[in-house]
Amino acid sequence: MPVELTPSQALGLWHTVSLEQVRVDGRDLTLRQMAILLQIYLVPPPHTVRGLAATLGVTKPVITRALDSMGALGLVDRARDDRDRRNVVIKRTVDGALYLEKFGDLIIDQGRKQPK
Amino acid sequence: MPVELTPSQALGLWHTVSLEQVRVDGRDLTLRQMAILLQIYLVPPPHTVRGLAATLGVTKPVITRALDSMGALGLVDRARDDRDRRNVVIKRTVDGALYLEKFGDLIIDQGRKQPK
DNA sequence: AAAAAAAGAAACGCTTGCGTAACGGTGCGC
DNA sequence: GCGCACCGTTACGCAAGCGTTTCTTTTTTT
Repeated sequence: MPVELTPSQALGLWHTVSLEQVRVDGRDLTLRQMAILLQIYLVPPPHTVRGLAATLGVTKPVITRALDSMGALGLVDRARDDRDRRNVVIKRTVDGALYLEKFGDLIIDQGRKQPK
Repeated sequence: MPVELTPSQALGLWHTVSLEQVRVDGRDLTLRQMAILLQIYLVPPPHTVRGLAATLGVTKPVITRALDSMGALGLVDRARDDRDRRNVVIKRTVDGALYLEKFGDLIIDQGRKQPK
């Protein structure tokens, strides 16, 4: 069952969620970082730097840096792949899952507030 | 009629929209800039720097700079208020309206693709 | 008319992200 | 074993955003 939105609802939802996120969350992830984070948590592992770069359509250093930043925030973790030690597998964290859970609740709440 | 979303749909929607936006749009507005832009276009005017700063919970220079950046992109415009020449009224532009219209379509499209 | 207040912009130093290019560690074909 | 391709990271110079403070202009207050 898809999500059916009117233009007004679509932009209104984005508006109120963004607004609330700006007001409440000091972390202020960039759109790219948010896309990476969601990719890691919503798509089945394993995730690699190269894979994320391809999916996002960006260069590898962009991924490395985003992982640095989000790692410092405790939202993701990294570990060498033992089967191929060139690879790095990106791992989820409890804090990251909590962060996204809270964010999902925010979206749901703001969705309920959208008028027809 | 509100928008009812499951947790999976909420995050999934944000995921696919962010992903597509990263892939397609080179402009890469920050979350704050996006919140400001949506505020300007979705809430009845007039909009002032001070008002936006209060709404977003940020300082005035943040708004000024965001307006500089988005003004350079043609997404918003500024004009002195003739009734109180200390104020600057933020004005919408055709390009800005088009930009948000496209963005709204993206949200709607991705919403349709969300599984139950 | 003089002083205080208000709005927005500009200046300052700092932090963070970017793209490109170069770099070490690892795996694989010969 | 040796060279070569691959993966992720680091280095470099640069652009953009931030918070704080200061400034200019305009309005309001007394």
